[in-house]
Amino acid sequence: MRLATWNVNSVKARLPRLLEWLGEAKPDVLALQEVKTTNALFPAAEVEALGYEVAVHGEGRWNGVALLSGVGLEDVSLGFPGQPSYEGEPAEATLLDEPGLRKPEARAVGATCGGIRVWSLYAPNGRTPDSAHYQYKLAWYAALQPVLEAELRTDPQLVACGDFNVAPTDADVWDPAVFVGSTHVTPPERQALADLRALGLHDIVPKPMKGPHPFTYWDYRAGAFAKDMGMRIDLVYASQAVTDRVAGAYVDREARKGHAPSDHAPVVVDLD
DNA sequence: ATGCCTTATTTCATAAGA
Repeated sequence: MRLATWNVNSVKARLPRLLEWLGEAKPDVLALQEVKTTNALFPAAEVEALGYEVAVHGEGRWNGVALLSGVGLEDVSLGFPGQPSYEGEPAEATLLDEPGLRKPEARAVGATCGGIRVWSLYAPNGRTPDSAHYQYKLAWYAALQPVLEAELRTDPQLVACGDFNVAPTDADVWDPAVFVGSTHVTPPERQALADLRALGLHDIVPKPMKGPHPFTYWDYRAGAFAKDMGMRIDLVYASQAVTDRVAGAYVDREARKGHAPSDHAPVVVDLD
């Protein structure tokens, strides 16, 4: 069984690349992040034509996650209980549930696929450590933790994967000195990941296809990909039972090359 | 060995990404 996660940075802009990649890599389950479209406008028919069932939790302009599965798709959860809403500056009316209360953002979708409980996650960016967005990021992780803790009791086969927007260690950024004072590397963010691992989830570190670093993200700007100025922020956290089945894992950096790529590369995990 | 930002929408400007 092949499982993969990929932040596609707009599923509509990436549709030719996505369909091409599905045909080549042939994952059984693919978790997508930043689909950046609504459920209604998600290109479900194109994906279904390749033999996948689709669960989408989208919103209009930003965020949005999805699961594609060729091995069944059951008990779909759009979001999770207790997920926080961003509580920063006032939002425009379209983002509000009611005056002053923002809608929860579409950052999580879960489903049971081929006997594995799978979550496609897109953690908030956090922007800067002194911002309300950063507090929101930590609150989001704090709310996610008990949900996964509860599911692990009933679903020993569990994978939480996606764009975690945290580099677990200094080795997971191209130059730690550049990130001093920035999000993605702060102790509270790394503690949030450690709290997930304390539940019994294991970081399935993929092999890089080239070079020493299994980075999964490279900025579009300044030739960052060509210089391998990347970060490992797309993670696969697997329960012990799934970890015991891992036969291999790699970052498909080929998907970051060429015409109109996402700024993230897929992480692929093969299970016995 | 790779291409010097890209995406969506409230579009010819702005917000967001990390």
